[in-house]
Amino acid sequence: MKLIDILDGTPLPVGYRMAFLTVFFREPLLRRIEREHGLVRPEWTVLVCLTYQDGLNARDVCEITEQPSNSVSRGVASLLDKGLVARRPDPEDARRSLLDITPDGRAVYNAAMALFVQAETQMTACLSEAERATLIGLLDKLARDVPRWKTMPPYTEAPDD
Amino acid sequence: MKLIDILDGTPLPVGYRMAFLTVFFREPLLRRIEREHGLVRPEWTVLVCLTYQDGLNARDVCEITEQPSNSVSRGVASLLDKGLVARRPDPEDARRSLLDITPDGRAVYNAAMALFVQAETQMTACLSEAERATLIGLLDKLARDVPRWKTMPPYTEAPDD
DNA sequence: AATAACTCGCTCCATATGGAACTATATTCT
DNA sequence: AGAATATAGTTCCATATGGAGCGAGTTATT
Repeated sequence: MKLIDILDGTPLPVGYRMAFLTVFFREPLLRRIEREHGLVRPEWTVLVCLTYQDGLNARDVCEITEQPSNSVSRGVASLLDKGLVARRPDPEDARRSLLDITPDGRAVYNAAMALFVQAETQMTACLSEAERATLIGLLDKLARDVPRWKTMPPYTEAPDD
Repeated sequence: MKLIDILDGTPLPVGYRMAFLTVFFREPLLRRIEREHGLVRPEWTVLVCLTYQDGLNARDVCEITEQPSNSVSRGVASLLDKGLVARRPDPEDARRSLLDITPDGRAVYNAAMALFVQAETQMTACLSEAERATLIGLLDKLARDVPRWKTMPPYTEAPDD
């Protein structure tokens, strides 16, 4: 018996299936990227943000990813150490540092991201083009609605027991 | 700027959205369940399996969930400690122990699962009934196909650098 | 039946992660 | 201006997690 069998009768038809897929999609690749590129998760997180937009500071990365500041700090520190990002002072605020991805950083990002893209192609190979588009549309609808439910029960209610 | 903005231009339209949703759906609830019921993740994993089928042994739980045996061992140990599961020897093999969920265990499982169900209702509230059904169908198709790609590139390829 | 090979489940250890406190800088208030 | 408050980013510490290896028990081989 496998997890997939439990999915059949689950009271969480959407949540369980998404969690199941996410775990099997992401974890093995993050481990491989760590093995082959020496990038651990917090580093990957920072690289993703800086690839999207250069010149962010650590706080920005925290807010974008909702990661604790110590994780981001560690990620930035090791990326600096490896020369995958560069740091410069923020002229407007001496507490902050602006981060830029370096060419080496981009190269590593591209190599790692290529694995994810290949994996996504594999994962969605069982869908038709139309089905894939439908899926993306529905997931996007759900994702954009996250801010609504993030501050509603059961995420906020905390009975005092 | 938030993570959701990055989703727009991502080269992983399915994977990123699913990971994003999974993280915001699951993590806060697992933390709340830990706070309110004292159940940590490995314990929850074991309870889910035993609720699905009683009388499993620790190895079964490992195989179902693809968790390492030490995590399951820890989960079982603390559940036993709390009286949420019971252990009896397997008459056919003295190395194994059969695990059963206790009434207390069921009660805790039900209370925690109710939170997840409530959360899933919230999460899918932005979809019509038809959309929800379509989404479940597509996710199910993907989930059942996991065994195919789990042993294909990029999950198996390991260039020797 | 004796030995080898295997399996169950546990403990040990190294690493990953989040919370809290801390330092340095900025901002606000009087 | 000076004091109080807030923020950026780091370090410290406690806990969570996975890998490796171990001891007890089982199966296979001769």
